[in-house]
Amino acid sequence: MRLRPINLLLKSPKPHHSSATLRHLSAEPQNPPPLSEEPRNTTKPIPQIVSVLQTTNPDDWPTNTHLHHHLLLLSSPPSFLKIARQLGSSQKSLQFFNYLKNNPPPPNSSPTSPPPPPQVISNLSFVFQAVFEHALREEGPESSPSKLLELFNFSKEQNVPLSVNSATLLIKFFARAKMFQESVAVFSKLDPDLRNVHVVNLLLDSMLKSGRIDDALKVLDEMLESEFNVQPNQSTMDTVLSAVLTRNWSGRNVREEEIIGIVSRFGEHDVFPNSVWLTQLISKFCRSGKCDKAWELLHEVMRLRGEVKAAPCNALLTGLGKERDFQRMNLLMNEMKEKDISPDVKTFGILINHLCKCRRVDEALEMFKKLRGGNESDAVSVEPDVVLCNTLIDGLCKVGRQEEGLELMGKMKSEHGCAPNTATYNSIIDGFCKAGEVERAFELFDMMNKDGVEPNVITLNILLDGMCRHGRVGSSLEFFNDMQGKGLKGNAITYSVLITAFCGANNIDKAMKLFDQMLQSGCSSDAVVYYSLISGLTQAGRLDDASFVVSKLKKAGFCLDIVCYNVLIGGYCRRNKFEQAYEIFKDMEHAGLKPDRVTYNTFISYFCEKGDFKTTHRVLKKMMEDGFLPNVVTYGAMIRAYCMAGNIDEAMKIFRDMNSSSKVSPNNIIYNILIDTLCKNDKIEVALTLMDDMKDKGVRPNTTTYNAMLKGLQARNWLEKAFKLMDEMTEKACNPDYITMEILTGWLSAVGQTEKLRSFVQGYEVSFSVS
DNA sequence: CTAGGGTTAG
Repeated sequence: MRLRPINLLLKSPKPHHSSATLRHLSAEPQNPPPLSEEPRNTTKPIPQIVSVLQTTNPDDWPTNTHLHHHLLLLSSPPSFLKIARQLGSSQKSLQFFNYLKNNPPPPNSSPTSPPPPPQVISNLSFVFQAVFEHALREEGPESSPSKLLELFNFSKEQNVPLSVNSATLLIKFFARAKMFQESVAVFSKLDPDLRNVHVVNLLLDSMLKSGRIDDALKVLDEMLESEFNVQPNQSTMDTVLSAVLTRNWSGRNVREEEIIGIVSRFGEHDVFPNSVWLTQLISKFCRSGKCDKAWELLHEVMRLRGEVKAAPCNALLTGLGKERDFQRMNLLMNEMKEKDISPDVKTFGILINHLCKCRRVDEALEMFKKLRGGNESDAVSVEPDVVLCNTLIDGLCKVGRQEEGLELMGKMKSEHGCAPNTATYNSIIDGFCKAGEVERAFELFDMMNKDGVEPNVITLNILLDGMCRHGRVGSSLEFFNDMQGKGLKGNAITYSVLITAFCGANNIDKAMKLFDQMLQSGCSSDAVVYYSLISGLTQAGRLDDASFVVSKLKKAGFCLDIVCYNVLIGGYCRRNKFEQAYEIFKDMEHAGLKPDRVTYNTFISYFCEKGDFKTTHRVLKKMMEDGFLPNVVTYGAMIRAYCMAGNIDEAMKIFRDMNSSSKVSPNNIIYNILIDTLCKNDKIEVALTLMDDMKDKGVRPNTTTYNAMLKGLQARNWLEKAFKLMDEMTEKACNPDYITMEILTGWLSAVGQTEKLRSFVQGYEVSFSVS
């Protein structure tokens, strides 16, 4: 439910007093001056009055001339506040309030005339403020807010305007009690001329916390209008930004454009988000894929000359790095230089990380060297830290330069003053694992244990993955058990590695057992573990089991992603179960996922395989309507289908089409199927032309290409051409397989060319022994 | 800063 829009700052309902009265009231100080500044001649009566009020019966006050006399000596509302405060309780101060209300002391200078003169109303406001203060203290911030609410209502009935401090106190109190409507009501009751930035900030906070973003933005809007006299301050900005950033209430999202607008308008009041807020905003924008907006925000702050430090720039650089926007990264770095924003170690970390992720490791190394000065003019003095070193080491390992990574790790302590940590070792261990050097990886594992660097679950997962990918699936489980014995628990990734490995090793039952073990161990699972098992089961053709796991996945609250749907659709298609494939497809659309190019290609391949060209073209049309142009896979499936159907002309037509109209370059799979079919249809010359065309286009013929071609040449007994191709194979290090050998042994021995065959095989002896 | 699944033509 939304309250009516309120023009809170400019106009407010003034139900109890004529506006003239209130205007008059505004002469009262917004904050009462400290009590020590009380005019000297009034200090004397205060203790007297307090003493009388404390020791006599309130019923007797109206007739107490002594009291009356002293009250006449008071000159300012704050004196009344001071007295009421000293009365010590809300009850007593409320009695004082009633007394004053019913027995207003005559004003010091002006002639008496009803209605009550402003001075009197002001006195009452201040006395009531003390009532609120006492009540708040008596009630405590934790207990039920009913008493303050009653008092607030009473003050309204009594037509006592709120002092600014009363309003502050009440708004804060109600907001803390989550009574946001009451907070707003208090604000509405406060005379607009009394409203200061502090009160408005409290109101904003209340509105934002109750999810009334639009009302809050409206208030903010009015505040940012220059004609209004309450100017926003740093605290206003903090209030708004903290609400925008920690969106944990029911309010709507605030769009990036709105935030930029707000920041920009604050900037015109010379108020800027501090470095932390700005950094968080930029990170948030970048994370939601709005790097453009992050860029705009930072530059808006720069344009308005707000102070920008390295941290927000770093956040933007990170985002730009993820988008691979190298150009703007450079641009920002130059701007930082221009604006004298000195980059820190994180800035360089981001840049080096980005270079590494783009596999431009040498440039990363270059930048790393410049860090510690040297003699170069563009050197910077930033000390690399562990993270920076790790980034670089990981970059080296990822491109297979783990030996250099190891070297750098050795220098870390001596040259850079930072000791390798678990992440350092993990990167290098992973480097060796990926290179198949699992032994070396374990040597490093021993080394880290000796160095007192604790392995973690990532170390475990890296080693398990390394073992599994290099023929040690069985012992990987032993290692896992070992580590569990040492207190290292596996996580979802551990199980996903193992499940994939066991599925790949055709040990589906073990994979299923591991999955159950994971669920029982209470380790937090994620969708990927399910995907791994589903994919493994589908690959093994166990689609019933796969769909059972799908149901478990859904029960666990996860969703299938498009890839997983494609896996299942492909699985059913491959097993000729179109009905079920289509079921899955409908389920996918029901879940709100759109088919992608792979989904379409899967169906196209299915109908191609059936030789159903009519349906194939229907799906193709639908695919293009959905905005997906056919790609090399689409063409491949169709070319193959026409080849299989014996329609080589149509296959060649599609092949020419993809070159000319679609600009999709064929790959060796497409060339191979065409060459093979042409040869089988006795069109050796065309096949040879196609093979030349292939080489011209830079597509490498592989063993399958040569096999197809050699078979065709064999049919024509074109020995010379065959010898040429054999030499080419050797030259290009294209290994013959058993099919090559079958063709050649049959053909060449029959025509007495065993010598040529012998020398051909000799050229591969080395590589044969390796494989 | 470090770890996992994955689709469609052969």
